[in-house]
Amino acid sequence: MPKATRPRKDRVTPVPVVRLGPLEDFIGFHLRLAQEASFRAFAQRVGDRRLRPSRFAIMALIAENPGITQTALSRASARDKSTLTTALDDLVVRGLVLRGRAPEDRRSYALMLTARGRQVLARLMTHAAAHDRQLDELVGPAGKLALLRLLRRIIGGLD
Amino acid sequence: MPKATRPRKDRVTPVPVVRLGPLEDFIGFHLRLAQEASFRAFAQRVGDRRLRPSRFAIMALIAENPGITQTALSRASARDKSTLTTALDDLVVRGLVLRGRAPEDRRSYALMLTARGRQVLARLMTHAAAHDRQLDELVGPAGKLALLRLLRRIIGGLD
DNA sequence: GCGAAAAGGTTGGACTTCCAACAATCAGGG
DNA sequence: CCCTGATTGTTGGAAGTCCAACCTTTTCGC
Repeated sequence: MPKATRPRKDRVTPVPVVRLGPLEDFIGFHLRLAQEASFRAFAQRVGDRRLRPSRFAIMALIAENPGITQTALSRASARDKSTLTTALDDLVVRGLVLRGRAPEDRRSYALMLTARGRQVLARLMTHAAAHDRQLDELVGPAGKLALLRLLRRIIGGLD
Repeated sequence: MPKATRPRKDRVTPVPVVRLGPLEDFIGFHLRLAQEASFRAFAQRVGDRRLRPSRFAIMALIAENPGITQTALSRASARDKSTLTTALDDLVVRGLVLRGRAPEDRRSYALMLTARGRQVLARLMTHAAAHDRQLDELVGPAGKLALLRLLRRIIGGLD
C-alpha cells in the first residue's frame, strides 16, 4: 500500500482552543449548537434560500393537515402567528399555498397546498429524508430513538 | 371593589390534534422545537429582555476565555461574526464587556468582561443553572448524559 | 338576545441573524 | 522587499422572529 498522502488528522490548523466552562454541561447550549448545525446542513442541501427549514415545516404540516388554521399551524411549528402571516403571504404569492376561507368560522383561514406546492414539498421531502439519514448515521439507530424520546420530553415538559 | 365578573366555565380546551406526518420522526424538527422551548423557558426565567440566551453564551465564553477574539467567539457560539459586532457593541455600551486591542495582531480585539459584566454574568449563571436543573429533571441523570453525547455527535459531525 | 371575554389574524416596531462586500492588517513566496 | 492571499472586523441589505396593540368574529354567561 502506498503511503501517498497523510491523513488530514495531522493538519496544523491553529484553531484556537476555546474553553466552554459551565456551558460544557448545559443542555440548552448544546441544543442550540445542534439545531444550528442541522439547519445549516439542511439549507445547504436544499440550496434554494427561499425554502429554508421553517418553510419546509410549514408546508409539511399543511400537507398533513389540509384545512388547518394559521393559529394551529403556529402552535405546531412553534412560531408566532404573526411570523406565519408573512411566511404564508410569501408562499401564497409564490403559488404554493392556498388560503381558503373557512365557512364555519369567518375569522380563520383554511390552509391547503396547491398542486405546485405539493410538487415542491415532495422535492424538499427527499432532501429532508436524506438529511435525516445523515443525522441517523451520526447517532445510530438506537441513538435516534433515544434522542427523539429525550427531545420530546423537553418539548412537552416546558410548555 | 368593582363588580365581580364570574370566571368562565372551565371547558376542555379543544386543542386541535395536528398530525406531524414525516416530521414525527425527523430529528431536525425536534431539535428546533426543543431549542425553542428551552430558549423561551430561559428567557422567561431571566426576565430582562436584553439578556437573552445568546448574550449569556457570549458573556460566559468571554469569561472562560479572557482575551478571546471576536472570530473565535463567533465560532464557539456558532454565530456570524457580523452578528457579534452588534451584540458586542451593545455589551460594551452597557459596560459589561471591554474591547481591548491585541498588541500582537492589530486586526483583532481582545475581549474581556468588566467587573460589572462579571456581576451580571454571575446572576445569569444562577438562572442558567436552575434552568438546566429543570431540564435535568425532565430527562433524568442518565438521560442528560445520553442527550449531551448525542447532541455532541451531531454538532461535531455536521461541520 | 346582550355584553363581555376569548380567539383568529394582521400590523407596526424592535431585534436578531445571516450573507456579501469592504477596509485594514498579517503571512508567505519569489 | 513586494505582491498576493488569508484573516479580522465592520457595514449595508435582506429576511426572520417576537411582542404588543388592534380589528373582526365567535363564544358564553346571564
